[in-house]
Amino acid sequence: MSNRINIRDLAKMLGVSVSTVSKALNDKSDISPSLAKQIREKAEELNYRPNHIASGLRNKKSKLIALIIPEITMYFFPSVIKGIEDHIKQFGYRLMVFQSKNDLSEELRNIEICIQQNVDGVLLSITHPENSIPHLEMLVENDIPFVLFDKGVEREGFFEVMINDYNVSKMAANHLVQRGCKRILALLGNSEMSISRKRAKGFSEEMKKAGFSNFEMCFVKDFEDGKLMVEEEFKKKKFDGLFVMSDELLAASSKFVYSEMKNGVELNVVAISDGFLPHLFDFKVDYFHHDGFLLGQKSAERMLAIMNDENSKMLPDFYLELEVSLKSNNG
Amino acid sequence: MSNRINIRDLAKMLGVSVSTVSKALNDKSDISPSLAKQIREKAEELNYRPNHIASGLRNKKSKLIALIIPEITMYFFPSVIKGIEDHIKQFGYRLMVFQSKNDLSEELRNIEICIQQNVDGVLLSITHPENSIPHLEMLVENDIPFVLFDKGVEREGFFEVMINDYNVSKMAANHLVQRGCKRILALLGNSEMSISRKRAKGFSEEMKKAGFSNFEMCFVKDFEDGKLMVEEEFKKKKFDGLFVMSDELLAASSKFVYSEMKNGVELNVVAISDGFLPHLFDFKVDYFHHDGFLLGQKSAERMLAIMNDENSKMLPDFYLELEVSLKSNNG
DNA sequence: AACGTTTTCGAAAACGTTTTCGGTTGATAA
DNA sequence: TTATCAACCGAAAACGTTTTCGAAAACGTT
Repeated sequence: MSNRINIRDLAKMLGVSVSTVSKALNDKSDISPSLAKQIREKAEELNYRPNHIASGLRNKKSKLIALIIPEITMYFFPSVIKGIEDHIKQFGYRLMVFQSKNDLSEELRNIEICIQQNVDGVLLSITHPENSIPHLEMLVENDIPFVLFDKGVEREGFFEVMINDYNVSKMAANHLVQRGCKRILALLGNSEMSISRKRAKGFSEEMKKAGFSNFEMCFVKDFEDGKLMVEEEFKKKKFDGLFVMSDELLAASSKFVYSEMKNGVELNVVAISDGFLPHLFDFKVDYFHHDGFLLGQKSAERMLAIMNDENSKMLPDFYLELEVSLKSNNG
Repeated sequence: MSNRINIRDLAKMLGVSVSTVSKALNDKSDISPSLAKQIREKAEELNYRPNHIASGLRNKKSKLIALIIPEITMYFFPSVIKGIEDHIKQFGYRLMVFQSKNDLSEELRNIEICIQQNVDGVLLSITHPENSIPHLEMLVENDIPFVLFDKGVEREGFFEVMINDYNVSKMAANHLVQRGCKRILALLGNSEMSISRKRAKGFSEEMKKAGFSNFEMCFVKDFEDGKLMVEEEFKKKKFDGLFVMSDELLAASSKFVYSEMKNGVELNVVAISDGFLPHLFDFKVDYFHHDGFLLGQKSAERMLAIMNDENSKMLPDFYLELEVSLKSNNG
């Protein structure tokens, strides 16, 4: 089977030329309304489906958007992807997903695939900002627009969509101080990631500004490391305030928080979170809502804007800052 | 910029024909080793990257695999996607992701996009088995191989990869009985989904077989509905055993389980789970490990096997059953 | 030297579109 | 009647590959 019908078949059947069919199907003004109607009806009747690969080759547009992320974890990325796919679909774009596993060569490979695949744009979340610059320059050399989301780079001229890591961490620090905590632990992600450093910076600077010195900052490599470190830190000192910079770290510390609670410890927990995980826990979590869906949607929106503005330098700004608000699981 | 070099440019520079370059780059035996080497070196030097769209048009292979799922939730799907992407990447395939939002017309639309995009294969998880059959037949008409994963259809001749829902539910039922439960509640997903019905069937049949009649089965529409229903059911009767058929329902019932525990209630919880969520909870959860990563990987593996076997009817079987094992979070 | 065989290469068609450009038609105005 | 001008349609090139087929060259055998 698979008698996939093409534009030439249609033309032959209707006794017109392929160009006429093409124009009719694409609503070009060139074709008389009555003939155009005939052609469209025949196409509908025979279940004609245009071949995206062929049209992509012809007009150098693939209608593909690539998403490159370190890893598809259960934290955060599901809602980001949902936001992206939701948005771009409206405009006829499709989504390709790549994981680079915190591996630079894998990241490079993914970008090369994107180039070969002629994607129209790339949405990127990278973990090694400095080392990734060459990869990004490959994209600009190939005229492929991209936006960095969630995690940025310290460099002008790249489009970025993210929260203000620095400010949000300050707010978190301030929040714990306001709640009367005396001994505070901040749990931060891998110190090689600039996002961790930015959040650490905001946190510690706010602490100093508040004249608060009784706090520790702890960078952890991953989930498992986080689990261990919380416990170790608490062995050294009994904290009454905990800041975790992500859902993953919130999850990592949860087991320990439960055990502390059983020992009657009062612990103030504040997180930066997508907003769902906190509701699974049986202890109170205040969190700054870092909305993954919104992030995905806004990043996609920005992406399409860049792609459509021939001269994207005309766009309002390179950096789009997402708002965050303080919420609570009311645990 | 964007002086993307193509095979014709290479040919011109080297003073050979495009066919020669093409063959050299694809290791055809047609070209003398020395010339082939020259060509490859020049290609490398000038950073030549083959255009996938063009080659896709020529040989009618897109090297794209599509994944169509109801919705990218934090439960289960992240690990499934990871498993798929991990596997297909090794063989040069790329992944496109579509959500159909439990909407049949959206599902149809996604399938049409796949056809237009000439994807080489489709991985599908569908919620409305009966109503989806026409969509699936569209795929067979267009000669696009597909495999159904996680959720199947009651029909012969489609490739499926999943766990044995019926048996696993029986095991879950048996488990609760063995643990000495006297009043058992089973929380099941949307009753329109055949997966819910299959799991319900296994559960209730095993109950009857064990001569156990003091149990309720409760189908819930979604997460929020699940939260409400658990509470309502417990108002009617004090259960001491709870079966939840998915991570989502486990999450939905968690809040209530905590509150029961505080009232001193002893509750045996058994779930079908991807294996991570249980470890976030502070109560004991036994679970039958439904490994999402493995599911994704095996589905992808099967997909590639079908695509490569010209005559896929030669494959060992249509139905691939994944093993599950009983584990516990040791809460 | 003549012939057969193998190796190596290139011309051209093909994949299914879109778009440019020119030609034909019919109507309108002079 | 003729010139003008839209409106409408088609031929052909182009996008960047791969593959088929035939030609030419190189080699070996008598």
